Amino acid sequence: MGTSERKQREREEREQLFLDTAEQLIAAEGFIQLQMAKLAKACDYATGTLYQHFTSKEDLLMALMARQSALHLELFERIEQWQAPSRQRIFAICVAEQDFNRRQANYVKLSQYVMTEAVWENASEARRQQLLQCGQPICRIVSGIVQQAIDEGDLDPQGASTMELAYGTWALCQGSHTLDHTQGLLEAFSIPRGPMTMYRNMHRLLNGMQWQPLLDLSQPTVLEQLVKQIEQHLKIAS
Amino acid sequence: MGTSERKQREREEREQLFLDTAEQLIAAEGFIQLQMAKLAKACDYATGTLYQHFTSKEDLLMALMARQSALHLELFERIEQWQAPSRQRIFAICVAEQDFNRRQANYVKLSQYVMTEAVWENASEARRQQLLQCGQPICRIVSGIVQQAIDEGDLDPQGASTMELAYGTWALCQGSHTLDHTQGLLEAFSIPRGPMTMYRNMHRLLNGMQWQPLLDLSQPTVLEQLVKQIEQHLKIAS
DNA sequence: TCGTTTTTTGAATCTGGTTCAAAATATGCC
DNA sequence: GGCATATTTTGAACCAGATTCAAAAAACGA
Repeated sequence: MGTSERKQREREEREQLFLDTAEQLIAAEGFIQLQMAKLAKACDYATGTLYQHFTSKEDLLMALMARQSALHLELFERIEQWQAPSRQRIFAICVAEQDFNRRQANYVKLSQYVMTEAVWENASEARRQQLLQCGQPICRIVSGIVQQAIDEGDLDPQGASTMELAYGTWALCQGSHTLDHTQGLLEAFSIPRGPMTMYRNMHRLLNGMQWQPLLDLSQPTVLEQLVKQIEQHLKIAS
Repeated sequence: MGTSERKQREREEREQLFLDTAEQLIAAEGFIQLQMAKLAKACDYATGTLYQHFTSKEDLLMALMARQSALHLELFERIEQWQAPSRQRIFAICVAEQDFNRRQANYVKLSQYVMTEAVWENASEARRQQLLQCGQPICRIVSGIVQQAIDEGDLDPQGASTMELAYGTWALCQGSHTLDHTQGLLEAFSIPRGPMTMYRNMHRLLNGMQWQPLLDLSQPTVLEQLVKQIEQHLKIAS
């Protein structure tokens, strides 16, 4: 019946209100400061109502993550559509990642936190599934690019599965973000901050996979050009 | 005077008692369950006494991490002494890492948690410094190996700094652990669990750096032999 | 031995997440 | 509309557990 449809929609709207507001509060004072009661009040609802949407604070944080990753996905989908040599496309993923993380620094911190056992275990099973689901399309796109490379003869898997190669690039991205994000780490070891370090290492990895065309890192401008080109395509104002 | 020396030593012993007991409790029921009052009681001290050693629960967790990384370091130091081609040595770091993490699964989870902003910010400044200090020697060893490779002509940095190359391997290790450790992720994307995926990607990265001698991944046995050899050297009963 | 300083104690405090009985609202029926 | 029933919302009470701090105990020094 029509009534219950409207109710459903209203419920959905309220959930978005909660999430929007939570995002604002987090942006303003960090996610550690987020308080359930404060959030509810800021939305003009009682605390209990908040708990009809989220089984716990952790569950809320995970919901926030899941929503954010939709944005994340959007970026990836743009790359999926892009007609370009496979090696440019896989690298575009890294550039997009990097840019996304730079803009959404809070998101990185949040995802780091959410993936923690302490948090993960405290969210509802449904939410965990939802979050894993969010990863699926991203995974599909990345391994799609790897597959394209193999099909077009740019990449000889040498017995490795598509996923294994995708995993490599993913791990390098992931690890770089973690290191970049660890308080004081780069400074302590005097590694220059910025994406280029990661970009170069990514190309070393891709070169090591024999992913054609190989990129010559001894010519810094080649990489710089490539990055510029990709940023342009992604319409990133770096 | 002599008295205060003894006092100092007793204080130190008590701190170790707290840490040892905390480790046991964590091993038994996970670090989420760790409660300050429970821990104090288990050591036959009052809660307040615990707080004379650690400014907060987070501070305690970080102290635990710092102590663990001494073990971690030990492993690395063994590799530092090892007379072998640079490429074997850098790879040995990964194998050691991997093995260490397999054995000390709790430690990985803990370090993931501790590096989180929410936790990091809640520990004392001194503790944070201490933890960063722990990273120093590891960093020194890794970049030492990179340097050796360059000096011996196994590796042409092509303008990259020693640290940049070390960062690459580190990030790949780090990222692999994070992915491996994320609940349900490997399963969701049907990537086989186990260290070999990471090992192969590490060699792709090293090959991409043109780190000699290159390793031929199309011959699975070559890598297997190498791993076996290194495990033997590290006296790891895999 | 006694006054002073340091250390230890653990009950009280405080914070903030979570619950749930009561109140409010919506729904369906005549 | 008016009424009985079901659903939703409310927010004060509850609770867990980290942290504090005034009082008690112990150590020290003369």
